[in-house]
Amino acid sequence: MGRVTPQELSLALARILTDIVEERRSRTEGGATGELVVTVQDTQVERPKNRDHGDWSSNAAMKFAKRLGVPPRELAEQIISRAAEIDGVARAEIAGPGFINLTLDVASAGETARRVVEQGAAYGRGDALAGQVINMEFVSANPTGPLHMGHTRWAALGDSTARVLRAAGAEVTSEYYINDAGAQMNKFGRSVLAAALHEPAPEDAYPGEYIQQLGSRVREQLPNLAELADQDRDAALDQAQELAYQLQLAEIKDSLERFNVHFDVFFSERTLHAPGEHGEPSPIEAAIDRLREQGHVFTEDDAIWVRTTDFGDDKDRVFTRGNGVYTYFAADAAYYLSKMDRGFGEKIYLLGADHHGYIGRLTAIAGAAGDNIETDITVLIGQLVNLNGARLSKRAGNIIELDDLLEWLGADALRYWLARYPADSPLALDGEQLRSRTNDNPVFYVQYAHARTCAVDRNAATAGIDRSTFAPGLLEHPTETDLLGKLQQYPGIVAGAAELREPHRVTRYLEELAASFHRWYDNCRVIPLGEEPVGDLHRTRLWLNDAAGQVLRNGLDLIGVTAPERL
RNA sequence: GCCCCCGUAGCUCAGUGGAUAGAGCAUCGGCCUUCUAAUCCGACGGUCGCAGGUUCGAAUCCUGCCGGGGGCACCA
Repeated sequence: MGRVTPQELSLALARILTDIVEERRSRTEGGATGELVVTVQDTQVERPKNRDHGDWSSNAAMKFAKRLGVPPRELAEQIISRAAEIDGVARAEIAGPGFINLTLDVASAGETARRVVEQGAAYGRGDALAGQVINMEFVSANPTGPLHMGHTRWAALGDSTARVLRAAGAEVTSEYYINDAGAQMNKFGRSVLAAALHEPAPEDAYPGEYIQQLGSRVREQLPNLAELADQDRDAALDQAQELAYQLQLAEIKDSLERFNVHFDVFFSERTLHAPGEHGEPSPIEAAIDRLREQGHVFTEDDAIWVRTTDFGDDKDRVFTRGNGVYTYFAADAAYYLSKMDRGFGEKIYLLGADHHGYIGRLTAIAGAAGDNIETDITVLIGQLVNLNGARLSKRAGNIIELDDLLEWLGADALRYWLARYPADSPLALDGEQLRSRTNDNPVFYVQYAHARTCAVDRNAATAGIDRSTFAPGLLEHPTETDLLGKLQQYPGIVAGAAELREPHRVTRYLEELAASFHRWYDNCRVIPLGEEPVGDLHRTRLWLNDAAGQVLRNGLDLIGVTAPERL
């Protein structure tokens, strides 16, 4: 019996097409087909929208017709005569301008249910990105205040993307860059110190009540602060600033934890400025030296420059200001080199649209450092989020805090909604919709489908239905064929989402899967009615129910959303 | 002025060059003594911003224009 997945169908079609190409080549002695190579990519099958077009469909004949010099329908004819022989394929037909439509035999399709159950949490995981060592940097918000709405989209998207990449076999380190050096930190320190000492806020102080709260905590934990400030203002500032920073960073980590967002590494900018233990140059100095050796650094107007224009940037950038202080960009460059030195191939940056001016210079640093700017660096730019109907936070100075959003909407609804759209698509949060427990709210729709699979499982146990038999040939109801097809698609969805760095594909898929499940549930009973005896069909359907629940769970996990057993 | 993103149903948005462009919401209408009706079924709804081009085939790729958003620091 065939266990036919879309991947296996693509492979089989690729073999058939290769044979046809070979045969033509030997007949025409090379010629036009000389360079022609068929890959699995060329023979991808897709799930047709229209059921009359079979279970799986390929446009390979149309793609290759011109290159082979054969009319598309004629080539399709040659392909289907052999495709009908693929184990598990019941019918192969030509349609329209040259589509190849394949219909699986019922039992082969039904085998999917058992395969999913057997593979469990591993179903859908693959090796499309095996061997890739990826650094994924996102959020990286200044530790001078709470996370707010501007950070939430990148937190959700970045974490989900990392999970999807891992599911496709990549080795991913997710990383948060802490801007804990520089003027913003000093401003933050002065703001908190003033609050702690009950002094009026400095003119350029950070707004928001959280500064006052930090000030109170600093005052409690540093009882001698006022005394110290009288004797040595700078020392007091240092202590207050450092403590406030640690408190704030801990708060940020807590918020991320509640949002189910995990970072492998929190990377401190300070470590880039610090010289070595025995007076070695700091990583920034070392980085500038390395780039100078590569011939990309020059001095002009008392400043050190890097010639990013050699790598497509629209202007050269400075590493030091006139006063000798390193720019933020110098640290960025050193940070990039650190990522290289730590063995990462592709470095992914997830930035807001307000940072799109950074693409040119980041890419240029990659090039200057000797990386391949096509493959070793990816800068994903996301559009900002609008919010309807939220209250602004007084605590954080009229911005909306992540913690408030979590309390208001819950982590699941927020994560799901933010992961549901491509990064470059504008997105609005609608509080009313996200709080609703109906079809308007896609996360509930999907979670409900999962809870239903659990309810069926519980009821089946009560009714004495076990998994002692599995008869896939019985899964022939149209809603069963449809649901099985959805389950077969899942590994391809994960691989595609990973390759394109688009986790929203998973959420869209989950909604389709949930819809297929709900329709099946409505049409096909697992638990017999009345006095009807339990049969193989009921037991086999229980496997299918399990399989649907498993894939819903696997998919929700990639988005970082829980899969409750009851709602 | 230059650069990036967006423009698809009344609304919010999917759509990796393929078949009659989809989903949810909204509106209207159906199905509950049966595994959870938080589900399901049906109807209504389109100049895919506009105009050219490439292609057997374009919402998708290219060019120009229109409209909306963002960015163009020896700031962090």
